[in-house]
Amino acid sequence: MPRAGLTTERVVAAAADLADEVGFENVTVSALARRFGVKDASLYSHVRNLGDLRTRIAFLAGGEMIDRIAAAVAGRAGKDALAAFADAYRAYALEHPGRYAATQIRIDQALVAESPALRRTAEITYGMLRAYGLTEPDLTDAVRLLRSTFHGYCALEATGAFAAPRDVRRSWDRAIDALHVSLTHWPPEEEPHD
Amino acid sequence: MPRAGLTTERVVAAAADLADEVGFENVTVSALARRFGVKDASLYSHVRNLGDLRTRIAFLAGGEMIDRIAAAVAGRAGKDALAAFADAYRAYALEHPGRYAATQIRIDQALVAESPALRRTAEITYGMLRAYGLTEPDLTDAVRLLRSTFHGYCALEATGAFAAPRDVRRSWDRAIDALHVSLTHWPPEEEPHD
DNA sequence: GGCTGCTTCCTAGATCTCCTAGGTTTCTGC
DNA sequence: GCAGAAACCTAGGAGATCTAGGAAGCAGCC
Repeated sequence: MPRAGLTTERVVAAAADLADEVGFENVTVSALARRFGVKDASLYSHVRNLGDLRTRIAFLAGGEMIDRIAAAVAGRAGKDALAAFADAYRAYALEHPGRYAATQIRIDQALVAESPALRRTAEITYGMLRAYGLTEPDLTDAVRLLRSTFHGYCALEATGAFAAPRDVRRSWDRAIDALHVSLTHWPPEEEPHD
Repeated sequence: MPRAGLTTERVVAAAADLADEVGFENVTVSALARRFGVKDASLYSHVRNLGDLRTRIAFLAGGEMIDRIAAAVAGRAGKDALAAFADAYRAYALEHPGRYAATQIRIDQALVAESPALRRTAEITYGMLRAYGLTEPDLTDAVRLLRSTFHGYCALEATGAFAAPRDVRRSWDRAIDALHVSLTHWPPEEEPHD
């Protein structure tokens, strides 16, 4: 019998495709084995367990995503860069819902710290904000605001939470406009009252 | 042997508590039955299946959440109302992570339409924005922006995605400030270019 | 070619999950 | 005190994760 030629990389890539097709939470070792025409026990030579498989999908997706964002942002600054970042972010989330969902799982902080992709993501995000002239801690606050809005919008859109008869793409553009306004008129921090 | 006294309501309430303790995705019919000291098959008299149980948790949580938000917003307007809404939203999400996660599942649109809690949520959200003087379609765009930011922030915070050494509560307050700025300087819609 | 050894893949099985079908037992209302 | 309606049970199928240990394909080396 010829072998399927499994490797960790190929298994994870197939798992990511599977996630996009059936949803991240429906990625199962058995289904993945079926896809390769192999018994499920065979996959445990390449992946420690289901949790390991999931985090590997997450890192794969995180790398792919930041590559696309970086390419979109390159050579732009200010609102131009913001819009390019945002559009690349949302495009990836819509094209690869399963992969995108993987990027939202809780991951061991030690693994995160030594991930080149996540470091690169932070660099590019902070770099994109440079034109707005913010300094710490405003910079971190602004990054958190952007991440929240981007992720929240994509998550809600993906679950069909935007039911109103208004084009979802238009609302997205307006959200970017609004964020740009916030960043250019970044409010000074008030002393915490009472 | 005395009976456990199960009803659909009690089952769902216990499931919601379980979700807050072990995470929404770890809510299982078996674990719930164990909690009641009952065989898992017994629960299927009160709940159709796991999916039904999950959506019931979602509606329970959605109702609780909007009640707390409504109480917080009552009698306030403008930025005051915005901050009260946001803080009540985040407080609920942090206190009840399992319940909150339930509110984010995909739910049949027909069920959503006839849900009083969700209708109330829409009313209160749109009402809170009244002071900003927006009209459609800007109003819907603004609501989508707020929902996205609130949900995204809580989701990212819950998964430990905010690792930087900056107080998470402070960043939240700044995000609200920034949203207020956006709403008061809501940008006019540009004609879609090219 | 043939041998050695690593890697790949398998069989077998324990344990957990969801869910159905149909039977008993407890409680409630008359 | 006795129907009838719940509540709860046993039994069992299907499918999931994961382990332990065995067999079979594919290198490189003589």
